[in-house]
Amino acid sequence: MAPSSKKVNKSDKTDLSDATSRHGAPASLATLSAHLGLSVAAISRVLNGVPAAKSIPKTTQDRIFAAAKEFNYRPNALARSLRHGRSMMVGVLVPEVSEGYATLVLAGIEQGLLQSGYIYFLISHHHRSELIERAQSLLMERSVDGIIAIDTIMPLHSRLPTITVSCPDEQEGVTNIMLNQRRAVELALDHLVGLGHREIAIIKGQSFSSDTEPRWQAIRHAASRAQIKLNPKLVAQLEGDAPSHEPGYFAAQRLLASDTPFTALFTFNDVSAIGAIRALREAGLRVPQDVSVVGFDDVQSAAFQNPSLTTVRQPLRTMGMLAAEALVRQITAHPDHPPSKQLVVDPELVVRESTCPPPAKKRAKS
Amino acid sequence: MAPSSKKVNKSDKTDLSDATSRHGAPASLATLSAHLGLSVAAISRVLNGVPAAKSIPKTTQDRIFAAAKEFNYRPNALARSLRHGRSMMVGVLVPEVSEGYATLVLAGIEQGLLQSGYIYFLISHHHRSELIERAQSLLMERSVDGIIAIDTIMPLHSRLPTITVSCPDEQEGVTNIMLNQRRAVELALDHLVGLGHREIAIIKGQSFSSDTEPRWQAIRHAASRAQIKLNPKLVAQLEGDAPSHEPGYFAAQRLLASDTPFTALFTFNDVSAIGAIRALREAGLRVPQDVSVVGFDDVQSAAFQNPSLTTVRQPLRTMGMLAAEALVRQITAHPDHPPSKQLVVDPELVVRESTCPPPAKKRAKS
DNA sequence: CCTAATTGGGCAAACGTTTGCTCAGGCGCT
DNA sequence: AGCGCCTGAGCAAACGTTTGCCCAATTAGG
Repeated sequence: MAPSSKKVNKSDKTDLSDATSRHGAPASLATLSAHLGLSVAAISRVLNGVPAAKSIPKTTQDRIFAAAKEFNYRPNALARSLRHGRSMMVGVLVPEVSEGYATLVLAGIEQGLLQSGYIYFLISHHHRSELIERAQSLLMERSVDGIIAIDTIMPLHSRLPTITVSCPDEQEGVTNIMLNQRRAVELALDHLVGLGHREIAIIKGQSFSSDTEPRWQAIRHAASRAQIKLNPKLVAQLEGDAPSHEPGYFAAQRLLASDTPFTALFTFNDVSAIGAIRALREAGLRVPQDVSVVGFDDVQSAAFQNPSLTTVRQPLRTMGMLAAEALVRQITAHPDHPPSKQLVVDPELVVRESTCPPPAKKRAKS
Repeated sequence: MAPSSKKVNKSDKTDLSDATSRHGAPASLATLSAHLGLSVAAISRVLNGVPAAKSIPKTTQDRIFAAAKEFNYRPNALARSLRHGRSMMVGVLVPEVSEGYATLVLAGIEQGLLQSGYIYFLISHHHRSELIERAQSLLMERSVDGIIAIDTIMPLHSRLPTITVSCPDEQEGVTNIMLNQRRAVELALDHLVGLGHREIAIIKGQSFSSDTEPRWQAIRHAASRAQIKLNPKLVAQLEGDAPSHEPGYFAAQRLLASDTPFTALFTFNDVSAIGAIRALREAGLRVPQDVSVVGFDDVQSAAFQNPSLTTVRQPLRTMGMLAAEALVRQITAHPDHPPSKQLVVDPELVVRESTCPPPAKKRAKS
């Protein structure tokens, strides 16, 4: 088609369609069988290199490999899965696909899964339990070998190998990847207290988020340990399932409306911290001079905020990788072998610009 | 384990394992066949409600439905796909899973696909062509019905239905969802010029990003139309494939190092704009008083930056939905029916705090 | 020379569905 | 009475692999 004089630098893409058999359909073992005059069984054995193929002479094997290459033979994973009872597919459940938290975990999961030869379906459910249930059914029908659920409370209890990330909901045979919340909260509060803060406001997570309760327990524990008492008027909760900065913005506005002074704010996550900072600034408060803010997660943009965000880092990517590895282990393990219930990872405090000692007048007042 | 006096509100989860047949394996048509004394064929027909099932009396149908419910029968999608030649699965290729741009498109894709009964594999490739190629093979082996590629240059030319988002690479039979780049750039530049800016710096996209070239062409066109000349010293390019704010940060530093004054900066995307703003601030420049910054995309955090970001909004979610719909259409269409080559969507300028008229002294100087 | 092992593969079942074809009995119509 | 049609299904092939079992021919060993 193209004039042969022209150098073919533009369209040097491999054309898969030519490499397959001429009638469009991809080559199957039967195609090769017809071409080689061998049975599909022999071809399958050779291509898979099973021990039984040892009795087949080298020359025949070479012919088979050559034909496979010529016809661009790709084993049909559907058929293979059906026969083999293992699909090498897993399902990943996330609340939202567009949120900072889940996507970082996802990156780790992907890395861990792909290197073990697995491929994954992604489904988001917006924390709606009927969608979670539908997703679980969908995945089971698709014969996935396992499920990883991030920040998801699962209504169905399937016997599929399952790993959860940040879901302290104890379930039979489910391994949960968790952050050490106690330690995480201590890092944040000790930092603020060490700077001299006493009037600390808290923004709790949404009720549907599985980290919310344990985090809150940890906060109460750490506060009493540090001899800080939490003023109920200085505790707000994120509301609404929008995966955006708005819930934090509105929560901070509610805190301000309570007319109770505070010099520091500890938020449920970085995204809400960013929203909260905007609300503070709109109220004429400077961060950190008037109010210090500590976030949670250390999402990518945290370091690039203005001011950059002091935050408790979760090793999200690592957690994803751990989840993937644990799942693969659970899939390939003996069914009776009991999986570990928890894998706990440690947080890290990242001090940036959004925290400093409280203003002098406030401290004098208290 | 739990005292029975306690109300069982905690663990009222449906237990799928009990509902399946007692020997663990999920129920198949054969299971129902054995239980009902009917052939698998009859059961399949009734459950699928095919026309041929009309001849089967209501009472038998009811027995079948009852048994299906009792055994919690779920058709095996693998087997169905194998037989039917359509898997109801598609593959989605993205550069990174943790980036603002792709995830928003992904949200739209998911919505569009799920409502048509499709489920998708997600694979990221970090713009590395050997990974893209591997992903394409992987997906073809898995018998996906089609592929959606976001900001991805595909080395293989498969005959699978394919939709690209922001890949102006014209390929046979591939539909591309595109932003009207000319219009987008005009919106940004006209805004800056209207404010009085003349010395405008540009941060181009990475060379591997498929939007980079068309955007640059559009910028040159719009600049000449607006009688602005672009100083080559005020053009930097994003470098490095890190999906973070850093490339923008470093690009802005290079612009500053060129020692050529500018009063406005138009960046390739919001993420790099945020990085660039940090570099400007570190250099002692105020945004927008000293330098106005216009981003691109309008990712979720753009409105919550400090200052909030003036940016060109791409309707990313819509583009994802369009991609999904176009793919489904192409999958179900007659093979000879030629798909449309392009679907163009329109940008929108969102003016926020990061732009204002240039400083007086600068204007006096020019 | 007889037996046994090795070589070189083939047959067919199985995974779980879907679907074209067949078929027996009953009923209505002419 | 004969014909055709409707009812109510069943049989079996097909999708593409994998794998347990079988078998014929050759070779090795005794």
